[in-house]
Amino acid sequence: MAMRKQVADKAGVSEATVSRVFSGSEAVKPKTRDRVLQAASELGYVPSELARQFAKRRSGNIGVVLPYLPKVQLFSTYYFSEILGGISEAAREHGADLLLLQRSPDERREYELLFRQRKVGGLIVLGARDGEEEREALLELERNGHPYALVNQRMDGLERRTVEADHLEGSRLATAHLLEQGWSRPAFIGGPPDYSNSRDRLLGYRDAMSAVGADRIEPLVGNYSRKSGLEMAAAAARLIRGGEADALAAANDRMAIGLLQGLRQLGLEAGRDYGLAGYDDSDGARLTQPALTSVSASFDEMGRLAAQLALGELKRPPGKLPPRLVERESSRRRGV
Amino acid sequence: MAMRKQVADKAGVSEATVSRVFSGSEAVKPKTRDRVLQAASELGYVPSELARQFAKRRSGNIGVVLPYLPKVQLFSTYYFSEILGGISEAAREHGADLLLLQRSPDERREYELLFRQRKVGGLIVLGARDGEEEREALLELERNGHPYALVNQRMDGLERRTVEADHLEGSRLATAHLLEQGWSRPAFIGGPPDYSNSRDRLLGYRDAMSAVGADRIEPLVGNYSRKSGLEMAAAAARLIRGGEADALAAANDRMAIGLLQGLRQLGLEAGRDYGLAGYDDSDGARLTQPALTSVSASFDEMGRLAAQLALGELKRPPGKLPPRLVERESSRRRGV
DNA sequence: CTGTTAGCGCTTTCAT
DNA sequence: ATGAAAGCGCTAACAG
Repeated sequence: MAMRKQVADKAGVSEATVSRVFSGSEAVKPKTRDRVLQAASELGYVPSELARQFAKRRSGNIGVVLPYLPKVQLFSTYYFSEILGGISEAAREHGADLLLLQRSPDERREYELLFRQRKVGGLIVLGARDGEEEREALLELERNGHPYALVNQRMDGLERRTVEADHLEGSRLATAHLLEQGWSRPAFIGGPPDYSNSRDRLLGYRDAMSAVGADRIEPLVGNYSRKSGLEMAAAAARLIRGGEADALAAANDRMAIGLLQGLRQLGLEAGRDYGLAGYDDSDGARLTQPALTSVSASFDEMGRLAAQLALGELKRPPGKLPPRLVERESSRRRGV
Repeated sequence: MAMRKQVADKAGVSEATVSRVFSGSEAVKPKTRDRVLQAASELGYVPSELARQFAKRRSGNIGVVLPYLPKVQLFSTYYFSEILGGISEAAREHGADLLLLQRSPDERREYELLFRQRKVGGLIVLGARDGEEEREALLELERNGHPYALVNQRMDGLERRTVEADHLEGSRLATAHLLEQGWSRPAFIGGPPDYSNSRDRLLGYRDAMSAVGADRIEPLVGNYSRKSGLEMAAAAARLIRGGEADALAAANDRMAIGLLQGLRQLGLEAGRDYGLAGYDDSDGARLTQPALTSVSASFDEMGRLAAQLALGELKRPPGKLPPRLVERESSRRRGV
């Protein structure tokens, strides 16, 4: 299997030259180059990526850490596949491969280990939370100068590593839209505050309310699952029936959909009895009846940027990506 | 960075012994073992996975090939993430890592190359089609004795490598269910016949129809996207209004949802004017109004099995996995 | 532009 | 049970 030797002989060159031809790094005379390529193709020789990585002491892989996703789906699969798509494209352009690291429930976050094992040359952490353990693991990467990226999660001191959309602005857009549609008292349905994301979205809601001098309503808090949306429906119905709120700005689509379904069972229809807006513009937003108004952030673009950070190709992310409102029926005022 | 040497010195053993301790292959006296482990942990030594793989001439990775997914989504992200979840679990149990290989639109299918490059030690192909190029690429794996697995796609001569659910039975279940609910003339909405899957589902429909001596209606054919469902709505409406059909058994949820939405615009409601069943029991089935009756196959279990095949741990897949009918409102006859 | 020569950090005989 | 030594298939100086 010392195939490279054979190729070298056949082309009448040394093994080093064969190597040069394939790595493309150094200059080789076109003529010898062709001879080598010819010989290689005849013999069916392909360099071992493994040996190459070993010799260079670096794996060309970029690791993607996915959070543990139990049956109760907090995130939509849509969200991750969009991001993954973007990562995948950028990685391909740089000849990097993706190592998928699905987190198990117990498992410690030993991100640095992945680098020491030479399994990855860069890391992207999806669905990180703002906790002590996570921060510790990330700080260790920082200390060792390992390239990594966080998506949609800011952490103190690690801002340079975060790729995100301007979720404050996105949430503001959604709330402002509800107000423009003539719903005068939108309430906010938020997510767990250990995602910076959740906090931003709440702030956006407040901004929009302040801008028109509207009273803020105490937000309901769910966990981003559809189930939690269903569970909050009763409380939301009370707000609506009691006249305290006439619209709901949810921090993600899944909760919005749960609310839409739960409120329907209680006799309240989105677009007729209250205005509803979600966030993420997931697949599901197009499937409900009425279709869900939502906010779209370019997840694939975020994936691309994260990959560039993890490849060390980008020093720090550009500003926050601008979200866009996607208007559908759930927020429009239908005749009664 | 010749860290292993330091560990060896500190523990008073040779480098070979350090290696033995970490690879766990050969027997080492417990006492020396402990000394080595102690020294290693003090020095923060971790063996390079890259060097190990190189020395063994095999990467422990299992590659997962994902089809190119353009904007128009033919498959649901749900489908792939369920399968990936199963693969990921099984891989973890065997200490293998997942290399994600997203296919680009143009790219040739050079599966065998991945093995020669030593990038993967096993391969799982998702979303394969029954075409000449695909078959050729797979046959080459077969010839070279490389372990791989196909998910939900049978191909002549490669049956041993296919993990799938019994989609004929699943489709039969769905159609039979519609008949039991009192819809006497269900029509079938199929997918492209270059998926064995599509052909099986059509057969299942026919079986169920034959079993009750019902006349088969000429099936409509879409491409598994919601859009194609929307586009077929007009034709479906004609069938229903013309009295030729009173129910629809769709080959997947996305088309079913498109039909449900398209038919609604034409004034026809699922569960009232016609019965509707989808297939896959995707996330979306729970989001529509009425909720979609569907057929659930254990995608994560299929992922597990595929991983075992790709790891060479399973010689051939067990029989086809049994699907299960999930009854919701779209197929139930509501009072008019 | 090309050949020579060391490694890269492990695993794996083969001895002892 | 452990040590010594020879690779694994490349890259990377260093010459020429």
